Amino acid sequence: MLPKTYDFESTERRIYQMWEENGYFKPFNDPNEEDFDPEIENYVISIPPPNVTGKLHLGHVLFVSMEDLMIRYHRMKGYSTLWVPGTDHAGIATQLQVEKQLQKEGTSRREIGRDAFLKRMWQWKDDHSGLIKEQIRRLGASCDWDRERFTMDEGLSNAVREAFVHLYEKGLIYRGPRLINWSPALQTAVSDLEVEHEEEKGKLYYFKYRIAGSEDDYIPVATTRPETILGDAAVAVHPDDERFQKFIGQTALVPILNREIPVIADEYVDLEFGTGALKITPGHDPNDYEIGMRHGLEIYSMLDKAGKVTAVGGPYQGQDRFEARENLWEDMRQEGLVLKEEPYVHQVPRAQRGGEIIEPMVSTQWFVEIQPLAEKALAAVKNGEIEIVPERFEKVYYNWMENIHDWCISRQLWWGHRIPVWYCDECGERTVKRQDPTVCEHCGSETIHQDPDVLDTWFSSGLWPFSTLGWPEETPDYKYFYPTTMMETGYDILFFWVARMIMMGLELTGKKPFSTVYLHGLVMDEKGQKMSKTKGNAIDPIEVMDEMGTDALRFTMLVGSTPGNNTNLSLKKVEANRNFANKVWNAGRFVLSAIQDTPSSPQSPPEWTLADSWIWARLQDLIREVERLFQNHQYGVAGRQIYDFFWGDYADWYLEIAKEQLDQGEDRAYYTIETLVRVLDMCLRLLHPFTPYVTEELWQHLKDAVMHSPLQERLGAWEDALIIAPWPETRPEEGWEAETMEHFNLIQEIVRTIRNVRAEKNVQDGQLIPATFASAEYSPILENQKTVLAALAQLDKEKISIYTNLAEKPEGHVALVAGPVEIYLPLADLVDPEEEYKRLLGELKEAEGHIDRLEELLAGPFSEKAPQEIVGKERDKLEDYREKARTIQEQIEMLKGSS
RNA sequence: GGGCGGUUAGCUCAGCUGGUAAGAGCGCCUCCCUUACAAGGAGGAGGUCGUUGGUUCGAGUCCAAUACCGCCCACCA
Repeated sequence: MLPKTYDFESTERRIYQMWEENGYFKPFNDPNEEDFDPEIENYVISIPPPNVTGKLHLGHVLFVSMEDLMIRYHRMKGYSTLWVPGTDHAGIATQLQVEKQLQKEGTSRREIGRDAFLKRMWQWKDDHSGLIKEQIRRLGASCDWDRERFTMDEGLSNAVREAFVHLYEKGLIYRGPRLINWSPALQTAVSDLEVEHEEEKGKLYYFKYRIAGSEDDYIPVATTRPETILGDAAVAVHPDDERFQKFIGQTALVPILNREIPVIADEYVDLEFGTGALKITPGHDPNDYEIGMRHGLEIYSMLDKAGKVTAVGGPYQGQDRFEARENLWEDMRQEGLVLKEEPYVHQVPRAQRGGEIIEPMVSTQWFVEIQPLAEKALAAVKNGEIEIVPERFEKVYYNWMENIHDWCISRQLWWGHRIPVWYCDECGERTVKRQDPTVCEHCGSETIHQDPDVLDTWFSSGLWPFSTLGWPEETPDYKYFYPTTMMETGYDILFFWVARMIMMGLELTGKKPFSTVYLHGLVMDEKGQKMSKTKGNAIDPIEVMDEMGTDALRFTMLVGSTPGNNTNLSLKKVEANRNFANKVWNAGRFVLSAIQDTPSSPQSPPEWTLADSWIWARLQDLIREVERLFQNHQYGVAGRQIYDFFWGDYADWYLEIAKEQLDQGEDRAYYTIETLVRVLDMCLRLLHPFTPYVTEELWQHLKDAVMHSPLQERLGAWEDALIIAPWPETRPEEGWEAETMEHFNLIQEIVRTIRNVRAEKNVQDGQLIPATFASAEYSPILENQKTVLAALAQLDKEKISIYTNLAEKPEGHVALVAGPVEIYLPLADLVDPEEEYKRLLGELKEAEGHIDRLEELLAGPFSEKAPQEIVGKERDKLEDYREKARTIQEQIEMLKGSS
């Protein structure tokens, strides 16, 4: 006998191992095998590679669960599915970990040197990379581990090399001095995307820009970063500004330094803002850089890579940027150049990693000329070749692509793909090769040295969907599985990653890298706040799984998420879903025990009861719904519907009725068990992509039981495992279904009505009571469902009377109406007639309210304009209420008469 | 400055293609440890679906304004 509570601890590891050992995670149609059939449709996802030394967080849980759901669904649908797992070297993030370690040891990467440092990096990677993979397995991820990749393994490094050289040869990669984002702490350039703009409180500093050759003339200027005055190359005013027009063309003097700079006119200057005049620092501000370019201004680099003032800053040389700000401002105050300071809120650029203030500065770096790539990438989405779900992100994507800037790809780090460019010490020319060169290809000199920088991590991630399949080699995997099908990832990396994959894929492979982009939201805490360790609201998924099982966590994430929207996770929800897993388990236990007692093969053909037909019809309806929702990527809604069906229909109603049917003769029992099994089987299949463990475990037991019972004859042979069992097929609704639903709904309504009054009147639970029913139309059904009614409403089966017409209402009874059916329960001794009268009056009032409303509705334009189907429905409803009201009237009359 | 999302029961959220007096989980109240499940069962209370207009026979669902919360993008010193 199975344990009373689902024991996920003893199940999960065993089941995962079983799946993996049997090769179920591998595509069944493998291009590397003999029996490969290129015609079979495939379904491919490349995993968004987590940081190789990372630790599982809820973001991982969400995407792994989601992708596993997609993969399992398609595997069951018969696609040759491949989910490629892997990890990312995550340049800066990982390097910082090791640097931190070195710091603890009292040394640094520069001290130990590049080779030794890289050794340490690989060591670190080897020590830590197992964890995240193990945790992903624990989530039940059915990815093909034999095809696992790492962004810095040999194959992928080749792909990076090929990509770089290809783009370089095409002239789309160039090197040169540009204004870039520099992180003084990280000591590297970062791309625009890696800079976050935070609104912060600062000051707006007003001061005088003195005009050369004059005692009193000055232009008032405001700045948020006074230290950059040291790098000023001009003062700009608007050409139409009457206040300053006379100064245009004159010379201004940089405070303290007294360097002479021109006063220029530029349309960019906003007359209204600040003082209406602008200091121009081309070396340290993106706008000023542009203006400087337009006017051919000198670029003064007044900060070095450590963020200290250079020789340009004269007396301030060597001072830290913030120190220099204070000192310079103080000196200017002494000189009488200061006008005022105002508190000011402005955007401060900070490094995504580390949070340090980024300095824009001019530096020689490698760039990708992005325009030509972006055009193709834009078109691919616009023409529908690539679909983004939810659709609204397409607009976001367009906006970004249309305003894109060249991509700075060189990083002054050591952990990453080294830029494949060699400089000749003799002739100074560059050699760019797919294979490491030994000599300069221009002069043949052997004294060449490789560029010390590495590539942005996202450069290699951008190749992920094809590099993992073997590109640039034309491997069987690449030929069959590329382009991939689905790119499932968070909307937060739409630009970082998705956009780059599309650009790189189209350029390098000539094909789109995937057909659909599905973007999920971020995982927040239950209040919608970002989770963080410092806030103390972070939930550790491992702990949750330890406590409540993987299925519970998965189901919570999947069902709680709507495409593109954030998911707020609370432990309460996980708990509720753990209960659901347990519900499934226990329903399964019930069915299993029923199977044990299956009578031998039936003598007669099946005679399905109303409940049998109803649950089957509901199931078919559910399957259609789920299919439709899956096609629309509405996975969460689908999960909820399965949940509702399983708990609300199958467990709460059908199972209870089945208990009765099991006692109604051998054939009836047999067919009941068959229905129990068939529906459970279908539910387990539908649920499997959401909660793989409990469903597989239960299904194995179910299969085992069925195969050893007389049911086998009618249920046939099943697959070896649920993971590869076929997905339930939809079939069109059949004629009998609507009526079955209607009849069963009536039974449900009667049962609820009786239960309600029992609870209200405090009838002892378990006490069977007599009942009288009357209905012209439905009496045959009531007769037929006597047992069901008796069991569910706790009626005395021997004392149920059913009439088509009751001329005399029974006296001393509680009178009820459920739909068109009158119900009389002999509870008079429990009932105060006065109270009863009030209750009936209340019900009458309600019914009359409906009648009024519906009459009004049907009298209006509704009946002409609305579809006949809808109108008919409302008409029927009106009839029902009228009949109900009539019945209640009679009941009231009777009550009056008897008292 | 542009764009996007949210605003539905005490709390956290569903509500997909507009269909007729709004759903779930948790919490709350009453009863029940009945032989699948107390991580359960039965019943119940609780919402003018942010506000204002509009389209429509019909709107939580579509449109327009507006308020608040949040996010993204952007070169206003």
